[in-house]
Amino acid sequence: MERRELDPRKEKILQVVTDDYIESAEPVGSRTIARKHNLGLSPATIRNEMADLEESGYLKQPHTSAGRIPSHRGYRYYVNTLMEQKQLTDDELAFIKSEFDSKNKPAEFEAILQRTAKILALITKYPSLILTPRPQEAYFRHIHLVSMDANHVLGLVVMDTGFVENILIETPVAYTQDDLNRISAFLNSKLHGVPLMEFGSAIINQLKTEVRFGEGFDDTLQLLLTALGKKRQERIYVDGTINILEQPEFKQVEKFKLLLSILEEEEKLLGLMNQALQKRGLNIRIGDEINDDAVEDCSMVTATYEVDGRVLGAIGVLGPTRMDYAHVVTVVDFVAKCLGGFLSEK
Amino acid sequence: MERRELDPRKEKILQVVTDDYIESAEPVGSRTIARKHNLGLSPATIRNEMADLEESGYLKQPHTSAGRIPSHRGYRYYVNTLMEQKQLTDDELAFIKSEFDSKNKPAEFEAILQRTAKILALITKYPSLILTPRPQEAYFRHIHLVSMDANHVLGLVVMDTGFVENILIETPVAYTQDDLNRISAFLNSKLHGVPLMEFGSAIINQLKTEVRFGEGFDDTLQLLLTALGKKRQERIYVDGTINILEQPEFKQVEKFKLLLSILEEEEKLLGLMNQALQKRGLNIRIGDEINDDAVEDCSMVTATYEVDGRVLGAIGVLGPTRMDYAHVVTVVDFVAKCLGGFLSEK
DNA sequence: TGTTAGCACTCTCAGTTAATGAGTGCTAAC
DNA sequence: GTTAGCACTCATTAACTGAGAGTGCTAACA
Repeated sequence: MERRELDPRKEKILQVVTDDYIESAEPVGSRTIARKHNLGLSPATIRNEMADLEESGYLKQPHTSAGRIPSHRGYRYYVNTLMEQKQLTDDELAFIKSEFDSKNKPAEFEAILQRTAKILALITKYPSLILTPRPQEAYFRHIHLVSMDANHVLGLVVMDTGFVENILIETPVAYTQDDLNRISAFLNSKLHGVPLMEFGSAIINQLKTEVRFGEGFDDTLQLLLTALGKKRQERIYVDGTINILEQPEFKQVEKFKLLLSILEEEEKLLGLMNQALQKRGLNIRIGDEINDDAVEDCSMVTATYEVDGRVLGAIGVLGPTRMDYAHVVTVVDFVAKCLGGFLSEK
Repeated sequence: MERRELDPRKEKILQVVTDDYIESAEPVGSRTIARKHNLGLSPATIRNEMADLEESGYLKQPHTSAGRIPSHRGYRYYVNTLMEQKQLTDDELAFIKSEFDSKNKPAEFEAILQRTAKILALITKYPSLILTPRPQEAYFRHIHLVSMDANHVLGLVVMDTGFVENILIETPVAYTQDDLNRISAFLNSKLHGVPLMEFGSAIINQLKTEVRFGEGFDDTLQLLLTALGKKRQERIYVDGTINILEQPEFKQVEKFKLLLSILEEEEKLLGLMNQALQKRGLNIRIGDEINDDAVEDCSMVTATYEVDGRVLGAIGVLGPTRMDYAHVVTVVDFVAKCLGGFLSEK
């Protein structure tokens, strides 16, 4: 979108400043640029250009007599236009591939996601977040009711995504396992392929009219389906929190504390990651573009993961705005694809 | 055990030093003691006593010309003999009770434990740890096998603790749901009340000889039971990690990083909490008494939680050795009892 | 007109110094 | 056995310093 806003020389300087700052975490000055990169320009010229870039909002100065650092706008331009594609190293590639090798396949969804979080954190060196599939968007495939004791029934619901959900309910009346088998069979025939999102009173009322399994059945049905419909089993896996301590911007305890408190609050993280679902594929949010006041001077790189073309959840990393976007983008993108592929095999 | 090792005056001074240091995190000097507490002694006398206490290893000095702080031995003596029982405040009591009120009973085990972690962290202001019941020590109650597709079977295992375990296995042959029902019935009749710990080749071989459900059954059985037996579903819930930032001893980033890295590593935490199971009830470990080199200058206060007199798991907090033992002990003890009581109701 | 050299100025950072204050150990007197 | 007094130690803090990096501006240059 913001293409060719700047002339090539300004672009080059913005790029160099951003690259350098991402690497060093120090404001970069005109002299450094002139020395390190062979632009054929004197520091004075670079200074002039940088002054222009600052005026138009791409760079800023932490204080007079310090070098320049990119503003959010600068990062945005960098990410959109200037950033050079980075390849994964052979080691990284090999590592990721081996972790997603289908032969060591722990069939459990949770374990896979947790491991994905670890991989992502390990390679990017930033805290990583994995959003589980939203149960509301899954389709009902199968239910199995098991009698636990006089008035407890365990419902085992299998979604088309392979996710399995346990629901324990206290029934108003006692059921035999035979009763439950009949009820299960009934529900299976009626609900197959219904999105969990639609589990509400409408569907319950409809079912009620169709058949009755004796006294108290209505209530049981209600309990079961509302429990299932409401079940917020959407979760976030976090790993590599500790990585942010490596980032100089979090050396001040206060900054760090703020971020840690966010990373500990699942509610908040769900909000952050759900934003990632709004757009399919890769998503970069810089600074305020993350819609959350609590997260200051941070960026998120996320990507959705899909099975059979259907978006299930998202993975991503959270880091300072001074993030190694080129690297992170490549990694997040690739890992998301690997995860999707891995899940598809099931 | 270490009763009456010290004469009353020394005891009093050790107590005052410990109390003060726990409160202030500053080494406490003779003058402060003379001023704050009315011992009827001059600073000089107190100094002499403190010198004695240091010589016998109950106190130590961070450096010459600083006040004294308790050594591990000092803390131990304090905890065993000197510490005054602290009551929960009305607020705390009300809060805990309301959280464990059986009327808002989320039937799910995980949710309960996670909330317990939150409660504990909130009240103690230290990171809290909850160890889930060890599946190996549970008794098998019930299994339910569900056919997912041609060669995937979902096993639903219910333990006597109420814990439910999902196992997804890939079977070598295809089973109909009828097959699976027969197998389930067989297993249920044979395995009821068997501790999970005993699920090994012995039991499998025995079962194999008793009945055959066609080709490939042996392998299926093997897969199923080893998966169940091995399943390390023992987990740790952590909450309130951020609280350690309030402790001055973790102001140095390095110290903090070390502890955070431990709190992020579930493997390590399992080790720490499993130690707590070795002794029923309350357990205080100070410094090296925690059998782990990685945890430096920390203490743990843990308590097991029980249902029907059977130890299931443990809860606890991890903090600096300068921990408010009196308070923490009361809270941990009470919360563990509440948790046990709450679980018993199920 | 764009580029560059030069210069005065600003600001941070690391190191030094000195003052402060809390606390100790020791000795001698009570 | 207790205490007052005193010299000494050590950590912490504030103030000051110089070095270094960087800037903006001006004037000269191609």
